[in-house]
Amino acid sequence: MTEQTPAPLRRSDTCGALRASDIGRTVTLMGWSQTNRDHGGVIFLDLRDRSGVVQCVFNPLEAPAAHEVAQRVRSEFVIAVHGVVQPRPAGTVNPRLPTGEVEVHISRMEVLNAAKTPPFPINDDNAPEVDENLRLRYRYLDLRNTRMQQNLLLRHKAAQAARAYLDAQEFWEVETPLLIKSTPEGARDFLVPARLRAGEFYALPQSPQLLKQTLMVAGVERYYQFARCLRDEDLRGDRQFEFTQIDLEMAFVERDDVLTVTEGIIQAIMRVIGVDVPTPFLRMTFVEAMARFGSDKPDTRFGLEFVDLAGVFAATEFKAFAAVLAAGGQVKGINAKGAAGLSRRELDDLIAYAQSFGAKGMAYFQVTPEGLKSPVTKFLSEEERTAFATTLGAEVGDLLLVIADTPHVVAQALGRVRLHLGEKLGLIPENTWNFLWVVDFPMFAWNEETQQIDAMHHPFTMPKAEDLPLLDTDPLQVRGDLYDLVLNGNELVSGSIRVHRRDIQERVLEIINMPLEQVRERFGFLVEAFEYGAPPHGGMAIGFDRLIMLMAGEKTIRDVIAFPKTSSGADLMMDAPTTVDPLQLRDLGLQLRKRG
RNA sequence: GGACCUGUGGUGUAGCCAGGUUUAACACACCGGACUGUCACUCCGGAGAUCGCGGGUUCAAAUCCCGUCGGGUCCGCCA
Repeated sequence: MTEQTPAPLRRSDTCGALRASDIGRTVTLMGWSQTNRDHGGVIFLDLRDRSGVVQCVFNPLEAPAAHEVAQRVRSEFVIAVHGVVQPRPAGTVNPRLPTGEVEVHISRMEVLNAAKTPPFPINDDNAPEVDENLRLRYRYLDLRNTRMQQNLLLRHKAAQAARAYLDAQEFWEVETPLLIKSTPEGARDFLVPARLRAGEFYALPQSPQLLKQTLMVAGVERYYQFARCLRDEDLRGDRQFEFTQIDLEMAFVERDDVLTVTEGIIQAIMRVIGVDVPTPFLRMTFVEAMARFGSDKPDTRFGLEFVDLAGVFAATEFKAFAAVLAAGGQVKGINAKGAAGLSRRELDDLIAYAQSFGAKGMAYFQVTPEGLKSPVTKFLSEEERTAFATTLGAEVGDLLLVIADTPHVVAQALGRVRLHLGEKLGLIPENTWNFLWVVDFPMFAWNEETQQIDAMHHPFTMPKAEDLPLLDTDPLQVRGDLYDLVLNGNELVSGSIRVHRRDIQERVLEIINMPLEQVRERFGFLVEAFEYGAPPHGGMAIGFDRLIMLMAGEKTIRDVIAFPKTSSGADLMMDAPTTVDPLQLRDLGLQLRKRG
């Protein structure tokens, strides 16, 4: 051959960046062929890379060789093109495309790699939604989709923003091990057999909690980490086995120092999507959140707040209410403004919904021009009806819902009914970012199952100073120096100030009935570390996947994780988990047995 | 562990509840042909599914029943 091989093409530009200002430039682009419109003569090919799409034009008269190649190009072929950016002829500008004012007239083209026909359309806005199994099986194709690429980009930008902020605040990013020690409390651990010590196991961290506290003793003072956390619990739309937290701990601080830093991080991250959230965030105590919304993570984007009706029905003859109040329970209601028109069927569904959360029943009252309409009105006196309607601010057209039960059931059932109605009645505004600190959680909770007191957060939480005397008299009343950050009803952040005083720590462990030996066995290293000069410290962790999910407007964290698992814990692309070679098991000193 | 929903060509659906005129329909994608300005290109033609799997009922099953597997949502669980 005497013919000279032309110099290989080298990428000069990205597709999505080309604008009218580039007209006249000769460019070389590389990417994936998205659509190929062959008009017999001229061929239009939409070329896509991660920056966007640009229209390439192949004219058989201008460049017959390139046109010849373009005829054979199919969806998702990887190609390189070389040509001149030109203005589109009048009337053919595409305003829906950022690059729609220009097109590239191709003089030379190469197929870098052919592709099989994809099992689903990659970037067709008009195509119906693709089955998620299929997307997960071919995740590398799914991730080519603009939406998914935007999610990955957003996640990257958010991580960068957080890191920049934390660096400016003089935090050190420190990595902690993935193979650590198993601790039975909390979530179920993922276990890893220790080959060098048959019969023993490592655990994958549920969070770096103990290690970051140790780093405080080590004098790191300000630590953070994008920490992978692993919990072997059932998955949900917002829960994967493995997830990412922005984990942080600070020495020589009080609660408000941690809250302020957290607000700064969140603010920096939210700016990535152009949202400037005002700080400081609103704060609400746990007690108030439970009283007003029946939840420790209230969605404050809409009303339907709880109203306590104990006073109204203090002397009622209505047995269902009277009995509950006599037993120390609560009667609480919400006013669903303008919802009196719900059908009988809808009301029944609502009651069934409340019952699925433990309520024995739910009374409803439609406010009509003739007064309250309800199956139970007849059990209430005239005065009670008036006081009830007034207390709830009832107006004609409203629907009043009342649950009488234990405080726990009222909160749970009425709280869920509130959320359900908020959605059903369209009360939830879009593009609203209600960040809310919920503070002063109880330190302990009564565990019905074990009939003893448990730590609500973890046993290294500091009780609030003013509640210290209660440790000896009424531990269940003790509030911890605990805080959660809630965004639109989602728990995003959880943290606490930790105990650094030995006397308090011992008392706390005593209350949750954890004998010293057990403490030594499980967290001995931390307890020991604390004996060598632990600074006062506290911290928190941000649920990064959830935050990105909410920022991206996605319904599941699977859509902001590159390679997520299905809700039954399977990786459909890799086909994990699988059985392993018996030799691997033998190395680990493990033997499988039938599940009994 | 429990409840509910779901599975039909490569993809998304219809058909299922009232079993048989269905040779399982439609759209997109795919393959071939035509077409020089489209961008959901258009037009013509073609190929492609024994209906998740197994069993049962019936003269006859995508359709009814039982079991099973995969997927989703929720409850339990997630300090």
